[in-house]
Amino acid sequence: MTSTPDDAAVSAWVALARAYRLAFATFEARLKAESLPPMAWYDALWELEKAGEAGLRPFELEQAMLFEQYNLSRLVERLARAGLVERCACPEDRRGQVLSITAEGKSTRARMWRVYGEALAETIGGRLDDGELRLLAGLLRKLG
Amino acid sequence: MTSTPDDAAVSAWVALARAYRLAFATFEARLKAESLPPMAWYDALWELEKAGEAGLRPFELEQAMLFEQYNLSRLVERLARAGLVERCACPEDRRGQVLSITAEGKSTRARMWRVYGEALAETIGGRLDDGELRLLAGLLRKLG
DNA sequence: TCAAACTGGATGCAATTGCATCTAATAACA
DNA sequence: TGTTATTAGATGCAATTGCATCCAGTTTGA
Repeated sequence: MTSTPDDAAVSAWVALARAYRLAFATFEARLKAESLPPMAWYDALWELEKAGEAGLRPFELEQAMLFEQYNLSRLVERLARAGLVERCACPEDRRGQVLSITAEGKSTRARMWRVYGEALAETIGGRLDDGELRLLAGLLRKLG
Repeated sequence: MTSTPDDAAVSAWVALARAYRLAFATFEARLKAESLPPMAWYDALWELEKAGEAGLRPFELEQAMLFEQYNLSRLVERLARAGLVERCACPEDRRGQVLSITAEGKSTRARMWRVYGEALAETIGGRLDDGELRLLAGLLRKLG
């Protein structure tokens, strides 16, 4: 059973894609089952919550989330319409804005986390031990 | 720096999602740059090519690809319209059909692989050595 | 200091996805 | 055998995404 290094890369990619899609689909399904917003909302809210008072510029959020500009623009609009995020004119650059999470946004994120975090613990934490998880994370970060 | 097992699971998931999205976006971009169809087409064509003469039922392809039924139905329609896949009435079940890849489908898949495979070797194979790739694949398969 | 180039963000339109539901055929079972 | 439940696959409609392009403000540099 001699296999080229390339085979190893392909196998790793296939396993990566499968694991990601499976986990992602699970998380989305659990959130929907609880009538909660989708994962993308969570990611945006979490980045904004981490950013704190200072907030984030849309283009910063875009990079953090690996989102296309136009998709981020629309996501933010939905979040704002839902009252979870506030858009303020940016003092330093009149083209831009500063985004910050509202109190309602924080509470929605917290509610989502109860469901998402539990699913994550099951789907990921439940299948690998602590050492394996660290090893996995380390290897994956080399792909960034 | 004490961190709970949960933190390890979260970090692993974050790294997993990031690595997947980055690689996937790269592959899609490369294919598009060469005016080739998207990744989903590749996956479907490859599954059908592996299945050989016997072909696959749509629901089998659906499971293999982790696709929603309605999305698969439409993907197959596009592939058929593009002449890459053939749909034949299924002899054993008159509700169903059997899908098989055409000669043109095979050649399209091959052309895609030149681009996709190269990007994969760079993005994945180029960043981890053989042992790491095997280790990574093994860990990821435990998440399935 | 003014035009050209660039950056931040929005948007019209086409393609794709998600959801619910539908049709046709098979399986189950009273 | 005559329902009733399931399964395979398609589809109408609404929401989302991708693409191209636009507008407005900023930077560059002749």
